[in-house]
This record gives sequence, C-alpha cells and structure tokens, in this order.
Amino acid sequence: MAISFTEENYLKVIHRLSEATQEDISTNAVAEQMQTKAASVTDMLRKLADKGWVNYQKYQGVRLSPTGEKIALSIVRKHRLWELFLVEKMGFNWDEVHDIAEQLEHIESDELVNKLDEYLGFPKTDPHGDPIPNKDGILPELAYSQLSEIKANKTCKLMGVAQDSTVFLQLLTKLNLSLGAKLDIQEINEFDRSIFVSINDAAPIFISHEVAKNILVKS
Amino acid sequence: MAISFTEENYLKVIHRLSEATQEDISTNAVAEQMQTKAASVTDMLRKLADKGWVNYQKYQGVRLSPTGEKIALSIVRKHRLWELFLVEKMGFNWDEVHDIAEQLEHIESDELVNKLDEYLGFPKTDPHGDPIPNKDGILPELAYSQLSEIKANKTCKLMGVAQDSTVFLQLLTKLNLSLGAKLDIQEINEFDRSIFVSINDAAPIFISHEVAKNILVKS
DNA sequence: AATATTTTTTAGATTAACCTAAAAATTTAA
DNA sequence: TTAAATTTTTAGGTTAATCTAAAAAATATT
Ligand SMILES: [Mn+2]
Ligand SMILES: [Mn+2]
Ligand SMILES: [Mn+2]
Ligand SMILES: [Mn+2]
Repeated sequence: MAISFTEENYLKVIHRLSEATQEDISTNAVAEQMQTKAASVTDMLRKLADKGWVNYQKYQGVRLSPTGEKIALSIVRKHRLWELFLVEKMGFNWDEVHDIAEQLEHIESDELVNKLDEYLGFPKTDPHGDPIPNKDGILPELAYSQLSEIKANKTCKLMGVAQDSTVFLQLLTKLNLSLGAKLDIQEINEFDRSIFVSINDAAPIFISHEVAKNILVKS
Repeated sequence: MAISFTEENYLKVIHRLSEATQEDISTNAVAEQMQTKAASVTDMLRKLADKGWVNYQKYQGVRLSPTGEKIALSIVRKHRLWELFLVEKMGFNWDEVHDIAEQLEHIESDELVNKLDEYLGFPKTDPHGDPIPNKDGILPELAYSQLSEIKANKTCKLMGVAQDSTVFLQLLTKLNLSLGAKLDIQEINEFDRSIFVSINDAAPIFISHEVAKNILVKS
C-alpha cells in the first residue's frame, strides 16, 4: 500500500513518543510533535487506522500496530544511516545533519539502504549515539543513563544525546563535549541541580540540569 | 519562493524538451513527458508563469525564464551527481540508478550537493555520459554524435546514451556495450538502417537503427 | 453530584495537483 | 477560404492534507 511522506512522519512521531511510555499516545502529543493542530491529527489517525498501521479508538489515544512499527523502524534506520553517512563520508558536523536526514529518510529503495549500511560498515549507532535498527528492524538495546542521574564523584563516558537539535548540539560542541568524552562529576549543586564536571580531565565547568538530562552516558 | 517536487519535475521536463529545439514547448509535449493530461499541464504552466519560472502565453507554448533555467539545471546537477554516486560508491549498475536519482534530485541542501561533487572528484559526466552542470550551473558542452549518423568503415568510441531507461541500458549491457567501448562500423544495411558493428574488436553483430539513435559516440 | 476545564472530535473550508468533458483557438486540408 | 482535424484551454469535480470554529466527551474541581 502506498505511503506518503506525511504518513511516514506521523508513524515516526508515534514511534518516538511510544519509546518513552507504555501508555497510548494522545492526539495532543502527536499534534505538538508534528507541529500541527489536533483536528488534523484526528483526521490522520483515522486514516492510519484504516490502513492498518495504528490501533486507534476515538478519545483513547493511539499505538502503532506491528506493521506500523515495522514501517517506523525502517524510517528510523534510514534517518540514522544517512546521518552517519553525512558525518563520516561527507564531512558534516553532528549538528548539521538532522534536517538533511529528515529529507533523505523518505527515499525509497531497500537496496540503497542496505548498500549504504554495508558502505558504512554495518554501524551500530548514529552520530548522536542513537542505535541503528538492522535490516530486520531489530534495534540493538543500548542501556545508557542520563548524565543528570549520575551521582557525584563518579566517572562516566558520553555515549549519546537525547536530542538532535542544532542549538543543543552546538552548545555541546562549545563545551568540548562529543561522543566518547570522559566525564568526572565533581559536584552536584542542590540549588539548581547543575553539575560541576571535568571533561576529558580539563578544568571542571558547570553544566545545567537541562543539558545534563539530554546527555546519555555509560558508567 | 517555495517549490514543490511537482513543480521541479515540470521545470526539468521543460528543460529537457528545450535542449532538443529552439521552439517553444507545446502543452502536449509537456503532458506526454509528465505522463499527465494536457489540462493539468495548462494549470501548472499558468502557476509556473505566475512564479516567474517560465514565459507562457496561452496557445503559444512555454519556455524557461532565466530563473527557471537555473532551477532546472540545479536539479539536473543533483540527478547526475547522485547517479554517479550510486554507481561509483554504492556499487549499482548504470541501469539501476535513474529511478533512485529521480527521488534524490529533490533533496534540498546546496552544501550537500557541493560536498557530494567534491567527494566524487568534481566529475564532468554521469554514468550515462551526460554532462554534469557545475556549481554555477554551467554545462560542459560535449559534442557527440548519434551512432546512427556515423558512416560505414569508421571507428568511434561510445561516450554516452540518449536515454536512461532500464530496458535500454540492460540491452546495451547484454550487447557488451558500455561507456568507452570501441566501435568499428562494418556496414550499414539500407533496408532497415541496421548497423553491423564490431564492439571492442569482437566478432561483429547487428544493432538496430532505433538502438543506434540512442548511442552517442565520438569519432 | 454538579460544574468547570481540558481534550478530542466533527463540521465546514481551503489549497495543490490532478481528472473528464466540453468549448475555444489554432492548424491543416479540401 | 471555408471546413475538418487537432491542440489547447476552460469548467467543474476529486483527493490528500491542512485549517478554524463549534460540539461532544473526558477529566478535574468544587
Ligand atoms: Mn536526527
Ligand atoms: Mn541522530
Ligand atoms: Mn537519469
Ligand atoms: Mn544519467
């Protein structure tokens, strides 16, 4: 069954929201992510349900069906492979690739995706540390913690970010934070939950709780 | 001004048709190339004229404006660079890349296109021998002849094809014809204008006039 | 339990791109 | 130079995706 870019984007958004919770996803939550109105979402959810890609009953929220999940994962796979391609092969910075990958993720060719995968050496993660689903849609489970959850005096390693936005990634770059950075937490300030941390053994600096929540680390 | 995929495809088609003639392009010619109806073309031509991308007066046919020409060339540039990328870097055959490039040509990022160009070593031609417009939209002029125009007992070299269709390219591959092949024309048959030709010094074979018209050669 | 608030859906329009059928203009042929 | 054939445009609809405003349902508060 033919699928439009818009439908693909809805499935991707429902997928992303579903990763954070077991509950059904609300119309409003989808509307916010899609940057559209709740009324438009209602229309689309009915359509997606008709096509068998979501389970939806009015006023009850929405979930992906197994088919919908498969489609969503294939889009995520393409997005992340293209992002890595742009960084590894085309020399972009990690803060420049998300918007281009938003376009490339809709290119339709299984053969191309699999060749791209091979060309990149069957990578496990994208430039932001996010796991890349394999050919069969299986996501390598990476158990990372938010930097904001780590206790004082612990050491950890930056493994990923919870956000791809340019402003956030550029801030990290400014702070000399990139994938693989070693983080020594000196102190956590009770007042604003900001963290005093040494990056790659440099002189320690302050990082806000808001930023720390979006940094994923491995102990 | 925002441009849709459909509008881009119309400009590309008008550009292609304009390469073959000085005359204004007819509504019907555009309709045939776009695989749509003349009535739809009329609608779109008025819209493209409003946007300043074509010069169009009803019943008089259409031509690209300078701006329209620039847009068309940038799409052709992207199409051909992506085709080369698919062949050179991803290991596709020359008969497999056109349809994927039809999608990739609409990806919007000047930076990406220029990096792709650099990554491929600023190539002059695509996998079918078609010239690639440079950053400034300048097309290297390649003066090739159709194989059907070459006289008997002449030798020439296959430099390009006038068609990207899978069926045609697969036929050439079957005939052991690819870019750079050496062609010795033994004889031209008056009856059907078929050509008896030796490819890379192998035993000569017959090639139809229809095929020969779509093969571009240099003496 | 009744009322107020919030969320979600329905109703009715709009826009881009397309369609068919009919009318108008242009071109070709008698 | 009229008539016939062809090409092109107009008229009137359709579909996908969106919107605003209003109605309905669900949830929260008194
Ligand atoms: Mn991204
Ligand atoms: Mn990413
Ligand atoms: Mn092509
Ligand atoms: Mn080509």
